[in-house]
Amino acid sequence: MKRSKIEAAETRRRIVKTAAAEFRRKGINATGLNDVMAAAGLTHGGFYRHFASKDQLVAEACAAALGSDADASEVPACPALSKDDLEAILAEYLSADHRDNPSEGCALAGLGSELARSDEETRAAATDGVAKLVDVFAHHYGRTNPETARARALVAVSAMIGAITLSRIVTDPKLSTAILRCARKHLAAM
Amino acid sequence: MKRSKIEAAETRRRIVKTAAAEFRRKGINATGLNDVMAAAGLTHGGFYRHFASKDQLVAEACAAALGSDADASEVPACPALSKDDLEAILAEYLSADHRDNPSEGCALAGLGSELARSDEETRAAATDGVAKLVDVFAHHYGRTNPETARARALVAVSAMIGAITLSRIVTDPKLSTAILRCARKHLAAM
DNA sequence: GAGGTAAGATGATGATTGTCATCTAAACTT
DNA sequence: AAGTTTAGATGACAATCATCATCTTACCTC
Repeated sequence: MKRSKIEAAETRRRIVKTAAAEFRRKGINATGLNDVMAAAGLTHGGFYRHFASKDQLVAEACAAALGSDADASEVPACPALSKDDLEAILAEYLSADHRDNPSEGCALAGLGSELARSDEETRAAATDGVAKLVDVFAHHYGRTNPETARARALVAVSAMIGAITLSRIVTDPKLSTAILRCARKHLAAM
Repeated sequence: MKRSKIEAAETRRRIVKTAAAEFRRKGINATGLNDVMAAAGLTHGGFYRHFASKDQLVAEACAAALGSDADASEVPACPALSKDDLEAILAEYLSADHRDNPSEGCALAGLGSELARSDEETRAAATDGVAKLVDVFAHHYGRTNPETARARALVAVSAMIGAITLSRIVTDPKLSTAILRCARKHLAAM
C-alpha cells in the first residue's frame, strides 16, 4: 500500500532512528535488517525502497546518532552537548545511567570497536561526531592557549569513551563505578 | 585421523591463539568458526571435539589475548606489560603500530564494544585483563598515596583504550595521530 | 478521474552461520 | 596384538542473513 511522500519520508527517518538505537543496543553486525524493520513497525520488504544497502543505513544511523546529520530534530547522540557547564556534561556522560542505556547513549562508546572496522563513509560520519565533541571540550578547557585546550579536549574525549566502554565490560560493579567516578573527577580538574 | 594427546593439546592451543587474532582483526561476531578453523589450518568439523560452543572459544580467546590465562607462553596481549618504564609502555601502546595492527594488539581496545555485550564468562576474563593493566599503572603512578595512584591508573587505562579506539575510527590521519600523541603526553605527565 | 508510479507486504534467493552425525585412521589401553 | 577411543575430515542441518522479484493498493500527475 503506497504511502504519501510525507509519510514515506517520515518512515525513512523512523528507520534510521530505530536502526541507530538497535545498533547501539545489540551491535551493528548482530542486528539484522529484519530486526531494524520490525522494531520500526515494518516488514523487511520495503527496506530497499529507502536504502541501497545495509552499509548505507549504518552510515546514516551513525550520523544520526552522533548528531552530525543535517536534521536537527534527532536525538542528540552524545548527550549533554547542549549543556553549558563542564561538570554537568561529565556527570551526565560518565553516569551509571549512560552506562546502562547504550541504545540512547553515545555511539562512539557503544559501537567503538565496530566503527573502527566500518567503511569509509561510516567512519567519516563518526569523525564528524568526534570533531564536534572535541570542539565542545576545547571550548570548556580554553582557559589557556587554544593549542593546549585542544590537546586536553582530545584526552578528555578519549578518556570518556574508554571509561564508558570499560565500565560496561567489567563484571565487578564497584570497579565499574570507580572507573566512571575517577574519570569524572580527573577530567573536571584538568 | 586421530592425533596424539600432545598434538591434540597443541592443536587446541593453536585454535585459541588463532581465534584471538581473528577476533581482534575482524570482530567476534563477524568471524565464523569456519574462518577460525581455516586460519588454524583445520576444517570446521573438529571444532566441537575441543570446545562446547563458540561462546566458550570467545571466552578462552579473550583470556589468552589479555594474558589472563594460566598459560604463560601466549603472546602478551596488552603489549609492554613486562617493560618497566612508564613512557616506554605509553609509547608502545599509543603507537601508530599498535593502532594499525589490531590482531596483535590489546583486546580491550580491539573488541571493546563487543566485549561489553558478551556473556559473563567472557567479561570476567576481560575484567582480569583490566585489573592487570590497572595494577601496572598504579605501580607506576604510585609516587603519592596508593589511593590516588589507583585513581590515576583507572583514568590512564580508560584514556589509552579510548584513544586507540578513536584513532582507529577517525578518517583524518592527522587527527588520528594527534589523539595518540596527546594521550601519550598527558598520561606521561600525570 | 484515469493512468502511471511507488511504498510497503509477501515471499524466494543463495550465502553464511553454529551445531551435530558420521566416517576413518591412528593413537591409546589392556 | 586386539580392541577401544578419539582427533579431525566430510557432509548435512535448520536458522539467519542481505538482497531481489513480485504483488497490491494507495498516492500523485495529468
